[in-house]
Amino acid sequence: MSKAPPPKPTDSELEILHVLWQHGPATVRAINDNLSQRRQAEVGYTTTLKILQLMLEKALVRRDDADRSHVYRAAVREQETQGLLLNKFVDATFGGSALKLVMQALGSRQTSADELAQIRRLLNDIEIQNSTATSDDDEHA
Amino acid sequence: MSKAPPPKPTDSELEILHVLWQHGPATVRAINDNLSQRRQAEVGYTTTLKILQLMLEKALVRRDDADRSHVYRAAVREQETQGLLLNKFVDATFGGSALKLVMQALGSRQTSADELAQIRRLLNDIEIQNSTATSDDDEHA
DNA sequence: AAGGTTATACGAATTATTTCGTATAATTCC
DNA sequence: GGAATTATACGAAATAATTCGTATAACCTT
Repeated sequence: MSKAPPPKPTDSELEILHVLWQHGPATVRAINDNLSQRRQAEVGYTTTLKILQLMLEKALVRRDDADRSHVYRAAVREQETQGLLLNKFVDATFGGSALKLVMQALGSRQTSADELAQIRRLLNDIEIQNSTATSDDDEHA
Repeated sequence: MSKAPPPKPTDSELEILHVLWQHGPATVRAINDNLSQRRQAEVGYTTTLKILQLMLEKALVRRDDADRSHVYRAAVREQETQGLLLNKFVDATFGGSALKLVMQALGSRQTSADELAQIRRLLNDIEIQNSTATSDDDEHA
């Protein structure tokens, strides 16, 4: 038996993770203040606390309870979490086709020339990787 | 007051919409069979029925109840619904940045050369549209 | 026409998420 | 030291989503 991977965060949990990813470890108070700012309405302090406690059980965050005010920090990485959520979303919404997703994302949203250029660069990188990988299947460490 | 737009479908509702988009109007029985196939376990008939009834209230589907076996059909378009879901997802997960989403989608998933080529074509199309649009802001009907 | 089959409607249990109130303990400030 | 403040823990309500059982009506088969 290995440790179960952390589950998919809910919307509220994801919002809190954004705060932690952006600001680093923080107290409930700090997180709650931050949350209240970026929302329309105030968030109850105990609401934030409760969600953090649930996130702790789910191993989405860790906490340092040495001091009276506990300090929480993200226990999952931003990229990995986004990747996990993206996979589920692509499966559920686009039948698993990342292509359809990208087409929809680029097609229906406004995309700046700068962003387009960045994507183009990424495409180049990927194709280079692909060509070097296919000519020699076996990559050492 | 105008008619409220249909709300964001839930996961189960989206699954049913996929069936309807793919196969066209169908009875509860047909939808349920289809659903049961693509899942691990069987789905209870009344479960599917119940969800369809809720979807009807939410105006996600319409139904023809002329015959004893009612026939349901999607009341929302595939592209629009995917776009709606995508917007929410991008906001919640990537802070509104479609670029980050695309980078993540292309970076972390396996993407075939064929798909990459299609995306490249799409980028070209978009840039052409952008250049013709920016030179003359005002587009007649 | 009677009995089996198939349909819809509806109520209700289950689970998850979000929210907050209240109790209680620790800390800080005169 | 005692009062006010600030912290955590915990219970529980409200809402939503999913699931299915049961009642009842319509239909078909013989």
